Amino acid sequence: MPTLNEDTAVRLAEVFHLIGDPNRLRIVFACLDEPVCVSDMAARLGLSASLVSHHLRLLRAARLLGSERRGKQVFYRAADEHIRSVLRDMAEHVEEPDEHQESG
Amino acid sequence: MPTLNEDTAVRLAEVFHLIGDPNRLRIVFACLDEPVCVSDMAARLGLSASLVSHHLRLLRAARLLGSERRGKQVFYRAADEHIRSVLRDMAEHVEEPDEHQESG
DNA sequence: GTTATAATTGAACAGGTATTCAATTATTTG
DNA sequence: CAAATAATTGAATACCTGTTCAATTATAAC
Repeated sequence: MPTLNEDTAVRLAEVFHLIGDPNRLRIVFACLDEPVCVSDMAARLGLSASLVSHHLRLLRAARLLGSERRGKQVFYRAADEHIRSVLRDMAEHVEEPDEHQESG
Repeated sequence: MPTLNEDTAVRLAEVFHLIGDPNRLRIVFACLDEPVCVSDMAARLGLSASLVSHHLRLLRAARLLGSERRGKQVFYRAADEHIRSVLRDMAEHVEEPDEHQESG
């Protein structure tokens, strides 16, 4: 696994960059288990619909989220299982105390 | 898993933000399985030692990497198994074709 | 001590980006 | 049709950040 060609690195980094913003990360979390419409998301997270929409556009473009219109509303949800897995693992990393380290 | 309190989101996002840069991602990959010193990393990745060092400082501060000095050189390596797991999962996501999606 | 190699640090700059606000499009309802 | 709600879009802005270059520190060799 050690070597990573340059444009794979770029594509991978794009995905991490997207969930590297607190609001976008919360958006992904919000629709991880069930589809949620934009206005509900905005209300839940305390963000404007405009801001949420801007972020959703990026997340959808990267295929992290999928969308479906139902009447006036558009529902978004996390696209696949990898996202869930990644978030779970990284959450553990953040919560864990220091280990495996010679120095900080 | 759906709800995510605000400062957990911030801390999680910080980690993703770090590996959301192509060069930093390649740096983490480079020392994923074995400790690597700064100059070797720089040579492998075609980056200046200064740039690599700047990035290493951030990665170390976030406890993503650990460091150990051996004589003139300083060796870095990935801090724990979560990182490996996350990178593996996301690599699969990037390589996979569309699925689970009503629309792009 | 001096010289050489490795790594870190700080300042400065260029490009990117998250957010806001106003305007616009889409869809439903009367 | 008009009115109302949901969502998107574009422009403007303020902030952040990746990179470079020069200077500095740390360790080893002579």
